Amino acid sequence: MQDWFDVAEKIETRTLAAAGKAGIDQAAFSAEARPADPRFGDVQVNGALPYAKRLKANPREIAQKIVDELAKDEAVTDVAELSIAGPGFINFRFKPSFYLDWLNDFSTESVYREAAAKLYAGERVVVDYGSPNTAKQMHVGHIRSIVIGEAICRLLEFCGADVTRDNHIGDWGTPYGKLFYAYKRHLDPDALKADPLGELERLYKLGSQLASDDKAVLEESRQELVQLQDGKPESMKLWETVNQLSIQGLKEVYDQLDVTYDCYLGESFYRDRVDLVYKELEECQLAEESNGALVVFHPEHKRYAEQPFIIRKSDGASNYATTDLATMLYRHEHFKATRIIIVTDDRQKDHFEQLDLTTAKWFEKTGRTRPAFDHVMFGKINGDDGKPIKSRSGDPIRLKDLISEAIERAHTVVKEKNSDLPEEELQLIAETVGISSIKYADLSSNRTSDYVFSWEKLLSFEGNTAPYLLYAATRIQSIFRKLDPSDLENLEARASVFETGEEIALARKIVEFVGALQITIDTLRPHMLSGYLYELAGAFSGFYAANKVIVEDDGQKARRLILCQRALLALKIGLSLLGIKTLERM
RNA sequence: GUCCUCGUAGUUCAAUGGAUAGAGCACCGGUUUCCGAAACCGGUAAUCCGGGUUCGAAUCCCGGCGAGGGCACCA
Repeated sequence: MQDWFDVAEKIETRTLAAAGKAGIDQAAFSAEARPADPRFGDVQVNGALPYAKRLKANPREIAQKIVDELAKDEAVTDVAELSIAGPGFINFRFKPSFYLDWLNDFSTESVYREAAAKLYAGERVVVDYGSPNTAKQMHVGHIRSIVIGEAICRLLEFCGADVTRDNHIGDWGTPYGKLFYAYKRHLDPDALKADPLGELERLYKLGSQLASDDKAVLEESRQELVQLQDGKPESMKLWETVNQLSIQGLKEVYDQLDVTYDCYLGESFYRDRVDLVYKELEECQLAEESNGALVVFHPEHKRYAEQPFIIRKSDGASNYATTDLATMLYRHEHFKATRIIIVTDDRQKDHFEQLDLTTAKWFEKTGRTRPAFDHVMFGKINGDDGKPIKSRSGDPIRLKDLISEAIERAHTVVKEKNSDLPEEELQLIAETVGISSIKYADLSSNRTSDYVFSWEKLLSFEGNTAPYLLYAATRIQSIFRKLDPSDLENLEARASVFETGEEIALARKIVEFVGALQITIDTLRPHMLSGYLYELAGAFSGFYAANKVIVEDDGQKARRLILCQRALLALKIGLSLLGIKTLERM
């Protein structure tokens, strides 16, 4: 049974074998299995159609030959009914006993984990996400990278990859001159202690203001920057302080979002590694002088033949292309990454395409193995007016304010629905519901699209929302609270086979977890998993409304309890992969 | 100008080239002596336009129209 974890893969192997026995050229036949329309079956294979087309044969006859062979394969006939429909679709409909066997085998998180861990075993992935600037508060624009990046890390880890979470913070560069100028003259130590990022941000804004009002201040700020870039001990010490306070402030928000990084290797970390980039790219003859800058063109590319990748500015300074190249090298050499994933907004698409092209040529010419590279990009979060959301004052909404508001709103909603909860528990529930709702709103939208942010929608208990999923989980747990311990003994032995449409629909949906996981990780699109979880919760709710669980008939009760347990298991695993905690009650 | 990401019910979102395009909200109707009705069941309603490829197109290609974004030293 273990090899049925991924039912699509299993069916593909068996179908391909059957096709071979039926005299079909296996190389020309696609046995790709996909979820079928429930009216026709559970899994379908369409390969007979294109195959027949190429041979100018009748697709139904081809399908029939394959089905005739499959019908001799007990591994298949023991678990599924076969049929041919329409122009030549081969449909597999699993027997209710198959679902029961599957659910009995895949009954705990560790069994799921063990089965899934084969998918990416041996992969070493560095995921670069979050990446805010230091000395500034994070705002709503940072949330997608954090939330999507974290989900991708969890998914990859679950599938067996060795993941390094790297926060590539913007901790170096021109803003520091103005910040240091203001820091030395206008620091409020109490405010710094209470809210480091808030105070640093205030100082930076103040410094900018003063510098634009007064040329003397501007000049002093420049001197501050020069001293920092020259590595003057006093400047470096102040920089260290600012950096450390910044990371401390960032971590407060990451803690709330349940995100922990392995390292914070920001731009400053690479500042001594850029000279090697210039040197190697020039030696490889990839980089050339243009208008005083050092740039890379890609003559074979329709756009980057003309649009330069600037790796050294005409004033001799590095920019983010340089540090990103140095970062690619470091991740290859130090982390031995087989894959690098960078999660940023879609405006940086060109930059990362150029980075990837340049790295490919650079590594090839220097005999290095290039890690696979993915730029996981995402769209904007808009307000009701279709424009990027802003606070009433027109400034970006601070991330910590967004989180606080989510918790407050969740508190109100949960209290309204369940007034019996003690205040202390209510507060904890509100935190989980509020934060989950924000995260889930993001993860349930296709990342490449913009989406409209709506408090009403994301905190609703209806539709594809965190509260709906969390509610489904709490209802299941509520059933278990009502049972005697003896009700849960030897469930597998007591259970009778599924009968009702709702039972089978729910069982089928649970088994689909694997396919949902697969497509989510293949495409790095968490909304695929979220869509699945919504369907799973819906299948449970439909089952729950129509089939009483705690009934007299012991076989019926046992099989329904199995469904409840495994539905909860799949929900919990799926939500945790998205970075969302479940609740006992709400 | 050029390139990119998009364009799906009134609205907010789905749909790995597969069968009758699927949900939430809104609107209309139904379900509770019974495990949490924060729920469930049913109904009305959509692929921007025009070509093409394909056995099969919301999806791929070409041309329009519309929105947002990138395109020489910000990241």
